[in-house]
Amino acid sequence: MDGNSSETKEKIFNTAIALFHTKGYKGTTIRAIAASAKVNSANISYYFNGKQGLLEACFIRFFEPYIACLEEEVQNLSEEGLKRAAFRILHFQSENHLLSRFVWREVTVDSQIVREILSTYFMKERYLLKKLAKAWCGPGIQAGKLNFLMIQLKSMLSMPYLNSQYIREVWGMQPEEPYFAEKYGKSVAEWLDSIRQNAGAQPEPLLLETAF
Amino acid sequence: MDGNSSETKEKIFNTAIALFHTKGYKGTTIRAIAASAKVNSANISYYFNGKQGLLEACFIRFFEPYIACLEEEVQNLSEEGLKRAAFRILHFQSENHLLSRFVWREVTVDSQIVREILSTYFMKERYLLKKLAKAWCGPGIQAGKLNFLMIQLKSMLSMPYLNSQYIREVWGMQPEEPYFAEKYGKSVAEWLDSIRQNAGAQPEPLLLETAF
Amino acid sequence: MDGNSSETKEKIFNTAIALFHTKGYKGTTIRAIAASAKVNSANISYYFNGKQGLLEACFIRFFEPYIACLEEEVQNLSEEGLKRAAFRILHFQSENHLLSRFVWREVTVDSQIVREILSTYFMKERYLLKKLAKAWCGPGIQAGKLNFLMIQLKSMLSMPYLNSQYIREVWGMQPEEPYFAEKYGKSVAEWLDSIRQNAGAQPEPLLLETAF
Amino acid sequence: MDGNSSETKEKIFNTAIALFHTKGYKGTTIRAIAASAKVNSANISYYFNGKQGLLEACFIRFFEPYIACLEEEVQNLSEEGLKRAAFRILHFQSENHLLSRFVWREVTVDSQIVREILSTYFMKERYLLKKLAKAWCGPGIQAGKLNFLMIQLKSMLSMPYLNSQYIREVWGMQPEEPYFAEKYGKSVAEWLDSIRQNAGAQPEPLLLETAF
DNA sequence: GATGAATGAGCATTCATTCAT
DNA sequence: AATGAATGAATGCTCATTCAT
Repeated sequence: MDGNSSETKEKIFNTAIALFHTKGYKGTTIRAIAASAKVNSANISYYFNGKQGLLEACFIRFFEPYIACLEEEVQNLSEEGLKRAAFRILHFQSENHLLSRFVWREVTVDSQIVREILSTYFMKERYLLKKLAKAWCGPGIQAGKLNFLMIQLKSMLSMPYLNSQYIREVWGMQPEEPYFAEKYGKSVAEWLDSIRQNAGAQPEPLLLETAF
Repeated sequence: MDGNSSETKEKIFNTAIALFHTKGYKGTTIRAIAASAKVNSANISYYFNGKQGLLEACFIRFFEPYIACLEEEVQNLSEEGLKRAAFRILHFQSENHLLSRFVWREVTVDSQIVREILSTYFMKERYLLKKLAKAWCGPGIQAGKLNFLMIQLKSMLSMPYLNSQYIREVWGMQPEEPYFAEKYGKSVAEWLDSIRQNAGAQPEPLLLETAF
Repeated sequence: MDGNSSETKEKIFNTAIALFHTKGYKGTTIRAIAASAKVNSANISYYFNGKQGLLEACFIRFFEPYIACLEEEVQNLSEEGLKRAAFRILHFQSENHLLSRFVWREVTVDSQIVREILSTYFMKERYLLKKLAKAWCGPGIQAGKLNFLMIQLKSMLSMPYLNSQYIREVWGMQPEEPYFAEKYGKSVAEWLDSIRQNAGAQPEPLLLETAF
Repeated sequence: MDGNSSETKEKIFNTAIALFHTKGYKGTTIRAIAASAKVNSANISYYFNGKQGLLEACFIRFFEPYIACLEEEVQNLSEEGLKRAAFRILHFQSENHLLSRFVWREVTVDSQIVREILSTYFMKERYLLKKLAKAWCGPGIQAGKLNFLMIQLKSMLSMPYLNSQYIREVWGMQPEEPYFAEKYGKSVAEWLDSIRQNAGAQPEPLLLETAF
């Protein structure tokens, strides 16, 4: 369409996400992507600078909007920013559920490239999330409590894609359905509310005690 | 030890689990395992009938005791059998956390071999779990409620290894620490108790609503 | 300049010579030339009909003037023609030292194209050189002696570019410096003189005797 | 034969030298070597750690004995050491004329690997040659004169392989014939003698004076 | 039981070239 | 005249596996 992307490039990219999701990065060959996208395999190197470049593009495609969800809420900082950011991330992931699932799974594999790309994004994420969390809980929040909130929230946001089968079977819905983000988001929002209420109380380290 | 296992075989197997866990199955080469275990790479084919055989051995090493935990409780069936099986599985996984994490992750990747091996175990698991769950809830339990219980329980048991970073950061403990199984098991047990109490009530489809 | 050459063509050609000289023909890619010349790589096929065509163009650019040096002296044949031709060739090579060095080196590599292109030029060269040599030595010269002279002369003319490091270190001058051709040419001329003097004597196997 | 070399390895190596000599390093493919040596192409990576490793092996096979010729004469240092070293180098090159020709030609191409490997050998060569040259000329020799002698000698030793066609046509003999080294060596020796005679005189820029 | 040599299939990638614009 | 997209052949290489010893 525009100058920087072509139909071929888009076809490659979408096919790659689907195959990476199904077979994993290492289990997917350049040729399989090319065949499935019905393009010449040399185009992958042409457009993405190799298979690794394609992986990087996937990570960028995921983390750039992901970070943007946080960034925009930080720029117009308000008390409700954290809640809104969570909703936006859930919607974004739901709309890109294959990519989300692939990225969150691949992150658990130890490899040079994954570590390199992610470190930057994780630093940004931590910084932005902290700002939003502070605005949500008020300035008097304890440091430990804040950390706990951030980690929990982060876990809740990625969980539907790491344990998608879980969501599928237990909730009886798919993470890619449009109203999933709404429904799941509501649960997250309620949890956030409950956090703020007893913001002064003793932090509970046992998440799952009341969890299930 | 006995006739069919040797020191070399054991070295290969343990090294393989560690590397599979870190680099993934596809990301680990036969030669890397051989080098790390300081054995000749031909031994892997000799002892395990190829790389795929090594993967199968991993699955067997995991699912055989896993199923046994359920089977033994089914054989001496009692009301508390489900609870005890859950505890045993958690302990087993904690003692084999690298293997557990690797297996639960690799299960999400679509491949011929994984599907073939797993189908048998999953059928067995479903059958045994159902027996135990029925004994726990009583014979009057609704079919839908039973399914829901089973799926939730299964999720809770694998979760620490799929989201190990989550457990690590939120609970402040490692899934491989010996008392992790105890502590986490207690949470699971409490949840099981709560299930039985309102066994007649309307089943809640929204797990996470009260979850967090 | 004229209809069949453009600025782009010239840029490509000069860049190609420089890269061929440094990296060799096989070691230089079409894209490297295009990038270095800041033109689109398709232009190379457009103007030179492919990489091989570019190589042919290099050979032509070298051998056409090279042969012309001999041809013109043959057309106005005189006793001193050989000497003058040698001088002209040395000057031409000095002015195109990158091209000369590249061509003389590439000639030692066995490949279809090189053989095809060169055979024609080498036949012409042999014919013209013989005429000039005969005029220089007189008609009574022995056939063997004549051959010997021709081969020696040819070697002397290409040597500064095959062993350019030699010339650089031993003579303390670069073959591309403008007065190199003068100086080196004088040595060659002296050697030619000595040849003629004892044209009847036993051929001397010591080629470079007075050359330096 | 011995532990470190196998028949296959030797076949690959000899074939590689022949093909590198004919087609050049870049112009020779791994597959061409394998086919010509009638071995599987994977063996090349197995034995030589890739094509570049094969090139390195060629350089090592050439420069190791080459340096040894100098080293041994330096260890039992005598006045005649330089002369004897020159003879040994000429014999070694004559016996390995394909390798010699290939190495001396490839040295003129600019590439990372060539530069890396050679720098070490060239440093050694310079150091050893200097010792031998000093012993030949006596301690009173001027520094400039010494340098000049070294460079000239080095040039004379490699020349038959850089301009092999020259030797072939002018001398009427092949550099690989067994008596070539003898004959050419005698010329070099005579030149060395003449150098010593007028060791105090003005250095002559005319290298090959008595060489042929 | 254990090893090193050897293999063939398959991998990502590079490259010169073509073609529509 | 000039370009960017696209291609297919070929390249160096990796890998799991086999086999004789």
